[in-house]
Amino acid sequence: MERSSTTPGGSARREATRQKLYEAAVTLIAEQGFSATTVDEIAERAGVAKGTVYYNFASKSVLFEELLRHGVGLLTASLREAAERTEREGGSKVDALDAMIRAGLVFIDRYPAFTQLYVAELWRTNRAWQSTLMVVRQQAVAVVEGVLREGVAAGEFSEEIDVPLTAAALVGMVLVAALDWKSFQPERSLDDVHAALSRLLQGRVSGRG
Amino acid sequence: MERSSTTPGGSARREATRQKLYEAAVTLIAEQGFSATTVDEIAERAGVAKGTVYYNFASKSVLFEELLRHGVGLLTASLREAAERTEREGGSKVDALDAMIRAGLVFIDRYPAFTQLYVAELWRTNRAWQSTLMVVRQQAVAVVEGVLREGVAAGEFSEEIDVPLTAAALVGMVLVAALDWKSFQPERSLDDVHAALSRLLQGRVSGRG
DNA sequence: ACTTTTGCACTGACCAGTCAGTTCAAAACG
DNA sequence: CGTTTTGAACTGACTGGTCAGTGCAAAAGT
Repeated sequence: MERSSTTPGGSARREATRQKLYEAAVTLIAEQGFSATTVDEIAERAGVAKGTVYYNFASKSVLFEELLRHGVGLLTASLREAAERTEREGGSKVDALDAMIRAGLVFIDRYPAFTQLYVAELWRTNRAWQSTLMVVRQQAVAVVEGVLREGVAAGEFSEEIDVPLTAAALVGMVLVAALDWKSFQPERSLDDVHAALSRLLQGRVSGRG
Repeated sequence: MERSSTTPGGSARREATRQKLYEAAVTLIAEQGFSATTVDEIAERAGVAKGTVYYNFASKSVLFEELLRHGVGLLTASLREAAERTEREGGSKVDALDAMIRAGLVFIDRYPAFTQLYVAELWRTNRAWQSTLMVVRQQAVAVVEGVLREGVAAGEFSEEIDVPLTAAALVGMVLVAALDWKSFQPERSLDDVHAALSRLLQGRVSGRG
């Protein structure tokens, strides 16, 4: 019997197969795009028969949607964890933002292909998985917005900041800097990149500092 | 005789047709991606026969590559103009960055579809137009890097900033904030968005200011 | 026993690119 | 003038290939 998407009760074997398919799909789709990637390619790279893909996922699009949910789930959890850890350690809200920047970089360092694919799809319209994407995007951005709002409430940030826009800008800053890092100067260390972004966040660009 | 790509000596009629094809292609590809967009669709939206596409462009990929060059050319010119205008008016380097942020926003406001498509393709590997994209990207980023370097030389920016990374981060900030603006809160004014980004650039996030 | 995977042949839709033929404005001609 | 010719620009039916998705019997795994 065919089982639907978010099934925790899948056998270990089945879960392993799905994982292999995710990994194969993510790199191929990141490189080539969704439409240019064939199901045969995905199956081959995963070392699995084509029929297995269809035994595990209703269609190519569904495989992709679940991949999106899976990946953004990891990211959101990681961001939230960073914010909460800072909280526990008594850090300020700027510290929390900084910790989230690092968490974002670590994520992109670990899953560059997923990030790539996510960015490529995020602002598209008229696609099957559009609604999935919106939901999932909101989960991630909401974590950043939450910290900004708490910072404003605590008087640490100006009341005049535009929370959604600032959140988007921060996300963009990390996203683009990290993708450039991975694509064009992969030899740099994560700490280097983090330092540059930290500086920008804290307005330590101007001045001789 | 068939004429090649960057031909200034094209007839007015031909140039008009190519323009229509660019406009049709840019929105369709932004919405659906390159592979999911068919040449028939492009031709239909441009109000032209399929053969005409192939009379004007060697292939679907070539059409897309020239579209990329065309669009990034516009952006680069606009950024450079903003930087030079600030220079002439005796503004500081921060002013120049700010003017470029605005120029970027104006561009994205006018050509949201192009921006979308550009972002979706920028970090892909193994694609036909990869090299075109690199060249064209470098042109645009170089303008920002130039201003940053001049700012460092003039002692206005810290010598410790990482020019390429900071440039990428700034571009990302504008890109993502603007795409979010257009996609999710299109009713906001450009000035609003500009103000939020300006604030972030000048480190006026912290504090009650 | 039953779930999952395999292998592979098959179908039908879809699509990039081709090419023989049409259109028409402007040049050449009488 | 009016007529004929030229060729760039355009057209759209057609072709050859590709690919998502199916079907199913046998094997492997738990």
